[in-house]
Amino acid sequence: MTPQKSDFLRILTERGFIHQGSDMAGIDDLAAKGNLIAYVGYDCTAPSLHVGSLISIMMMHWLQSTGNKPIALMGGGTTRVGDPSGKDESRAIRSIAEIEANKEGIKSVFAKVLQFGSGKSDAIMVDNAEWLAPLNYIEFLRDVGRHFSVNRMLTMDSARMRLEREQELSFIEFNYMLLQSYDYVELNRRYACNLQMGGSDQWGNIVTGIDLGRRMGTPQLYALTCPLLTTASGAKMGKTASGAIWLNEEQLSAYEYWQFWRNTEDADVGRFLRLFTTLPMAEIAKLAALQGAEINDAKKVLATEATALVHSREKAVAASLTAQKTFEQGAFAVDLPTIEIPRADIENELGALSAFVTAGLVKSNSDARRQVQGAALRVNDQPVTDEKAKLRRSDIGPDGVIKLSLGKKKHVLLRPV
RNA sequence: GGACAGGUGCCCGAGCGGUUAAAGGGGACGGACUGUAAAUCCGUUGGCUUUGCCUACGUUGGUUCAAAUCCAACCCUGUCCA
Repeated sequence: MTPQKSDFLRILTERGFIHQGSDMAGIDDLAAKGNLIAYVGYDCTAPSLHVGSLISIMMMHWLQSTGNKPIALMGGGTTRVGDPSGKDESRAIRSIAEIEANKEGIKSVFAKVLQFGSGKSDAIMVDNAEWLAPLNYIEFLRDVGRHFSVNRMLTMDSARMRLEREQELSFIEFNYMLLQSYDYVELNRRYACNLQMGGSDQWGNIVTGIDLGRRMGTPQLYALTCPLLTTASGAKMGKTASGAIWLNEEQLSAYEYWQFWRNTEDADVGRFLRLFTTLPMAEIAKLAALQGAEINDAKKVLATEATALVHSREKAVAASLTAQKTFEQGAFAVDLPTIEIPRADIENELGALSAFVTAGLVKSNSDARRQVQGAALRVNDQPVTDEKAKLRRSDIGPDGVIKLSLGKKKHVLLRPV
């Protein structure tokens, strides 16, 4: 690739954000002048985004910090339809009330990473329900639908995959592409948006939007995609049995979020530092060069920086101190995730098994029983060996809490109130 | 609308009247080893008031001492035909 004139593309390239772009030279020109107005769309399928979305949020962050304008598009309208891209199964259709509630939850994370306002490079947030919900079917078919070739849509990955695997693709999902394409055109008309960014699975939808734009008379539009994140060992990022790695604190505490990054595989440390922190490249290079046990220092920096970005610097530092006390000194940290329980439960000798369920460390009493067999449960660092064990007042430590642990890494404090 | 094939646990997939909470694999969780890493090995992987009970193989009924397995209707998916 030719050297980029713009800080935007230079930073994205050296940090590993770029998977594919429609016309790099064109994007570079606009970016160099600070004339990029780029949007990323987010589904409102859950009350919070998870780390899978973070990479595109970071793209918007860099876009803004290099003088261009980001648009965070809430899929309040498109979520009512469901994107088949990269999914081998139909999504459940969600109720409109649920989508609206999710939208409110998702909004909060953007305010932490982007600067909103009315200035030239201030971020804005819009909801595509604004123009999609009032659409008239006949008008939409005549104005927009006529520009689409079903023949070509069937060759797009999202549709082809379903067809090849003999899985059904409903008409409503098939239409998702039309709506996303129309979003792009509408955002161009309303906000002069000229770039759409997203994961590499969005490529088909994005270029279809560019194509629609040309047919409907917009100026040249551009596409830029980032790689879909997997860990070095190939697992999808941010999905574990205990749940996705959510960005909102209501869904996942800052401490647990910090822990997620702290447990990064060695091979991923450099890549993640580049993608998920704003540290200077020189410093990242130094950290990524650490070998053996020393790489743990790099992981701590990664965890703290990444947590500071979506939570806050204070919470990130607090999480790192908690972790230090808990893991390195084996000491008791009062700021581990804490669950309050009625004091009466302890007076009545709460069963240890159900206490672990209440704490959210295991999903059922049966699960707790199995973990006891596996010697995984501990109360105040003492292994639970008896399934019938009870929590008593004497288990409450000097800090007024009982520490419950699952395995070596997961700890929760119970605070009787 | 017709013919055929199919719908099994988080996912893939075997079973095709009883010994099946359901082989095998993947994923996940726990243990050992380490560096709160990876790889490897071991264990676990429906629920409960747990030596027992309850719920589960698309849905609802039926046959049988006994059904994921047989029958009927319905729902859904795929392929071909109209």
